[in-house]
Amino acid sequence: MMAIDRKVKIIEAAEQSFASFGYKATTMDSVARIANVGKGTIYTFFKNKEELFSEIMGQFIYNLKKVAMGAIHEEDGFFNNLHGALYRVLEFRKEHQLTIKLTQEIKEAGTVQAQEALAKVEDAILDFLQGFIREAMERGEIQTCDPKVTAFVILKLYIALVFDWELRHAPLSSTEIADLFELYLLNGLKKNSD
Amino acid sequence: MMAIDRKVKIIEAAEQSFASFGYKATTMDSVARIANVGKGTIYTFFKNKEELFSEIMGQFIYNLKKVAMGAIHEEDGFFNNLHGALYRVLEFRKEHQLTIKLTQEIKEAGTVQAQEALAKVEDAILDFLQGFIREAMERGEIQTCDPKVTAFVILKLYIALVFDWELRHAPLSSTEIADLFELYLLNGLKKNSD
DNA sequence: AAATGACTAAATTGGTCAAACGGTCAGATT
DNA sequence: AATCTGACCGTTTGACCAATTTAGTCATTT
Repeated sequence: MMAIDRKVKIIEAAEQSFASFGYKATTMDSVARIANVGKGTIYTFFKNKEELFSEIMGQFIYNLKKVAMGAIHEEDGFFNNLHGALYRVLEFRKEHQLTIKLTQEIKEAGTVQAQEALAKVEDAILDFLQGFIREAMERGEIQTCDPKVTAFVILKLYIALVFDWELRHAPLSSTEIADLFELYLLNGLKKNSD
Repeated sequence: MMAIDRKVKIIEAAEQSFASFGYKATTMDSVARIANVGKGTIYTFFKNKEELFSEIMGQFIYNLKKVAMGAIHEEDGFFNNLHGALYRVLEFRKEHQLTIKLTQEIKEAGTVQAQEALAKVEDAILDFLQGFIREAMERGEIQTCDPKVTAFVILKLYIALVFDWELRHAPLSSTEIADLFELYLLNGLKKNSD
């Protein structure tokens, strides 16, 4: 009873602290203080700081998957679902400080734990995409292709259009991104024989 | 006479040093030593270290453009030329230590001058691509599209397939990259109505 | 039995100072 | 006289160390 309540409090405190200050700047002392528990209590639930962080990242990835799943509607086609799911996933990452802070920390301090954590997030997204592409292929909605490479290419292209483009130009709206995505990846640049 | 010879020697020494050690670790003393001139002599040709670096990068970009131009053959179509030119450009970057060392330096030390230099290289490539795309569009070889965004997308996709993919998977061969590029960007994933 | 916080070894920080740096210029070299 | 040079100058850098902070433990309290 009390034990579970404490664990939840610790997780909530860690979540808040990692999202606000990143991995390195989050201290076990401060997590204990925010959670209103003794520091030793944290170590009854988590082996060490890395495992506590791992728990928070695991929850984040779980929620990310839920968001992606929630954006998919059977009645919509491959492309609309793909765009919808990807856009929500990237929006979710934007809305929640956690990954933004970790990206910042990697740039500023090169924290290895933050790098590994974001790599896992990317892997989860790639994994989700891969399954989605395989299904579409089996339903005959898209051409035969290697789902792994395709997932990789789609994600890279999406990140390029959403984040990288923004670095040096005016941001593209959701509709613009969808249109560009449709043009480049779905229809292709080739002039249709007409 | 002698003056020009000295300038050439300085440029050669700087080229070698920037490519071997990066921007920060290249000292004006060592450039003078390698070039066999007094340090003061460098400052009769270049205002400061940044301008010397700028000269080297300018030459590099000039050679990059020449390589790209040389890969284009009127008789080939848009796609073959695009792939050929891009592949040679990226190969050229791989062969010459300069940009590799600068990329490394950005990651390890975050040197601003190296960042700006590589941004200029990317801009030069984008500029070249943009013109190439505009021509193909005017000849009716590809669909109407914004050449700027298209150049950006093509470069990002290429870098993703050539470099990023290699970070976590077995490298793709030139033919594989060409095939993937053709599939994703030229034909699109959409199943052709047949 | 569960929770705690004082404790310890290890890591990180901030301050210091000698060494190294970019850039100059009076004098040497041609 | 024109060109080239390296000793020199003020500034920046990074190795070093003491002081602080941190992750993780465990004897004690609740």
